[in-house]
Amino acid sequence: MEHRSINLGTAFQICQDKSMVKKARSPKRRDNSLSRDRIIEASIELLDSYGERGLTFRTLSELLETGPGAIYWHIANKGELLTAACDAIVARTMKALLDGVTPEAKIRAIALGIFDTIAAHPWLGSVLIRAEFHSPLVRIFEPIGRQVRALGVPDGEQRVIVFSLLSYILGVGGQNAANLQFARTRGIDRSDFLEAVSSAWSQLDPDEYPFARSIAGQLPDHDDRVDFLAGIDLILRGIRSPRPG
Amino acid sequence: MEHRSINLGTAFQICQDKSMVKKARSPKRRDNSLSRDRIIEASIELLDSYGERGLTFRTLSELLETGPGAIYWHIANKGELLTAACDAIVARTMKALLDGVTPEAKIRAIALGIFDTIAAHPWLGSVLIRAEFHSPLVRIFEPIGRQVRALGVPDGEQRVIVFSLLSYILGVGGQNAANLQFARTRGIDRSDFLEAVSSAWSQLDPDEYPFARSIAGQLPDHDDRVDFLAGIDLILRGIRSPRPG
DNA sequence: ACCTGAACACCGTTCAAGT
DNA sequence: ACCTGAACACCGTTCAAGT
Repeated sequence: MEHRSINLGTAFQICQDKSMVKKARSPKRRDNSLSRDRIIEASIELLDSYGERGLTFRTLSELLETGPGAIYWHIANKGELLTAACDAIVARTMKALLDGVTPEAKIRAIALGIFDTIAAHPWLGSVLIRAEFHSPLVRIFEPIGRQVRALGVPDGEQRVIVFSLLSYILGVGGQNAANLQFARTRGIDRSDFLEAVSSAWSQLDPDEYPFARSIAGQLPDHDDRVDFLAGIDLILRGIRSPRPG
Repeated sequence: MEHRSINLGTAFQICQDKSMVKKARSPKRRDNSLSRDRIIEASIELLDSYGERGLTFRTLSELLETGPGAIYWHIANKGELLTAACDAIVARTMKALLDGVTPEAKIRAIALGIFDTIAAHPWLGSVLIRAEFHSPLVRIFEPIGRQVRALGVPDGEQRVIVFSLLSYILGVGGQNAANLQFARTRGIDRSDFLEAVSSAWSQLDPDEYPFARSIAGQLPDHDDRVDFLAGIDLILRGIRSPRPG
């Protein structure tokens, strides 16, 4: 019983950080004293430079000129650190979004904003998909939801459509992030990577994998962004088209 | 130059394991001597019982009654071990698929097969999305591709559509896996988890998150599988509907 | 209140040495 | 060829002790 309520208490904190609930900020901000914000900025620096494996409490405390234990005064654990770093970046992305005219164009702009952000910060792709329903996901969910509503989708169908769009975006983003990190770890670039996949797929068993083989040749020259947007348009067409029954 | 070719060589091995290229198996299979297959089965056992964190080379070698070093004779590293475990499960899932009549029904069956597999083995969700273009992904990609072709989609549009379906499936699966593992780690069940998210969302700032708030109440009672299939149907409607221009 | 840094309990991986 | 197990170079996290 007590166990249960403690756990629920923890889950309850989802999205309860200051930036989502709108509270006055404490005004103290001394020189270079440690703070949650400084820790998050330094974490992003490490993640961008060296990937998810590059963020450790030791390198982080070194960069911040302190001890590993000091960080735990401001942040509960590594998971919270990753989510907070992710949230900071997503918040910036959503603020800087290009605005479209129609709801469709706005949905495309939101999707492309996330896509490009993940391309720029590959570590974010895997963190985002593991974020359960924490704040970074809500920051994406909300504006998509508003546009789906603006599209005139009936109330009862909005939830499913918004989650579908979000899932697609996170799925593409997660895979892209994995590919980018794979390539970076091996020290190869995008075209070398795609060339290798293409060549591997074209050598698959012709009886068992005819489709994959037939598509292999298209891999090296395709445009990730164009394909991603084509998928968004596919879903948008599905939204517009009448439901059976 | 040498560096480059070595790296490409590694990437080149994507999908090159025996089961994909169809080679004769070596017939030796002594008592309980260590083998790649035995290692993979034991890994799945640990992953299912204790999650991704439960698979370590120490616990694994203990279960196999050997030393940690012995495993490295059969498997290169932990990443390969995870991919191989994932691949074994996906292969079984694809073999046991319920067959549909129409291409649409077959696509739904494939998608639902993956969805249920991830629900049964949450660790698989995150591994699958990080699998780049390795064999487990091709096992899913291929049958979807055949059905998209059977749907009469023109050659030039098949790739994008198949990747869209795959991305959606992986996106839902990855999020579901994260939610399930989150709940399991806290020792709470699905309904406690959703209740907590719902309550957190309903307390978001009304000016900034009106849509998320409006949806909060629907979370505890929704059916994951139904929603997932509704998303698949959304994409299927998009495929059927005519492209503009 | 906030920071220090040694210490704890782990990891994945390597490798000389065995059979 | 295949296995052993100690050793290496790390991890995240804790906590007594400081200021």
